Amino acid sequence: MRDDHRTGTDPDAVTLGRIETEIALLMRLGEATRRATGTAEHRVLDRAAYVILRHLDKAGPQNVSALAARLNLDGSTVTRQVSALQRDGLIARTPDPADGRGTVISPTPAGLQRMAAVRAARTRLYGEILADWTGDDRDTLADLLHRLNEALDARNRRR
Amino acid sequence: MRDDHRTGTDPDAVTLGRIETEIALLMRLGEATRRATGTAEHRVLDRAAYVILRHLDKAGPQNVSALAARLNLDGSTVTRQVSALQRDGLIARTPDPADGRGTVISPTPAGLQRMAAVRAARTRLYGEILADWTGDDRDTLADLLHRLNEALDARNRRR
DNA sequence: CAGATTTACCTGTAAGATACAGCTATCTGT
DNA sequence: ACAGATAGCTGTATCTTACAGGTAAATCTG
Repeated sequence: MRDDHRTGTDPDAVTLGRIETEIALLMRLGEATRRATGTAEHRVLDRAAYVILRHLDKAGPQNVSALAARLNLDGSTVTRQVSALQRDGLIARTPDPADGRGTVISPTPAGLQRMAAVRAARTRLYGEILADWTGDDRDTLADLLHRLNEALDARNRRR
Repeated sequence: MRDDHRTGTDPDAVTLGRIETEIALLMRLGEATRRATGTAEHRVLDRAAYVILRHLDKAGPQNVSALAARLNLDGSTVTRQVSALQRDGLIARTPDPADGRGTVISPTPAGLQRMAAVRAARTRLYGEILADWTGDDRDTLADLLHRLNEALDARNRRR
């Protein structure tokens, strides 16, 4: 199963090569899965909208810059995405009382509901996909992914 | 740390919710990382080009349709990506001797070299990011990601 | 084997995500 | 109070991708 013949013989490098392979694959499969799930019947939320609503739900209302920084996106990107979300009634913009330049973005009940529906659908999907995994393996996967994300995030934030 | 207050109390659902969260995050961070690494100095390979070259390297020369099916992409998408790769001298098209409609896509030495360079850079990057992980944890991560991808792929392929 | 169907690939068109550059309004430190 | 930083927006451009429709080749069917 190893396809790392050109990475060298260092076992550490082999493992890192495998991780690289699997993450690249996961990105592709995740995209395909998202496309297959979301777009088909629901036409509910595009990728960015979901992430923004998730973040607003978790971290509370905040302005565009904070969102952009947190999501590693350009401010202009978030501006447009927020505009679309507002058009669809999924978030609300209010002037920031503490800063005349800023606007605070909050999810609307409709937005939270839409987000929760997508989340539930995806969670259900992972339940199907991982149906034959042990609870331990699922826990370990969740833990390791969490640590991986923390490490990636720390690295991105440092640069 | 749990943010699954609205997913219910079933511990299984909690874990699945965490997995969903972490995968969504990883997709975003992975994108950001790719953008930060690849585009900056090298301007080497965009995402699709890398995936196509990886696949050609692993699975051998094949035609556009096979690539599209394997990568879960529309044929027209692969056609264009292959055209760009050909323009840049990274793949070669030859008429399929067994099928007058088809063209076989093969990586060129330049393409393989470019791909290997990106791969090495990413592997190095993961080495930095996971510098303080134990070898065991890295192995486990690689294994679980592999299994996750197999499960996702099986599911995508079934539909 | 002739006509119908399927397949492989390409092109036109369109949409979404994202970045960068440049603009205005506002804020902050000295 | 002014210079510089910051927040957000708009214009423009690129990349990725899909769907619809077209042509040519292969395959099936009676």
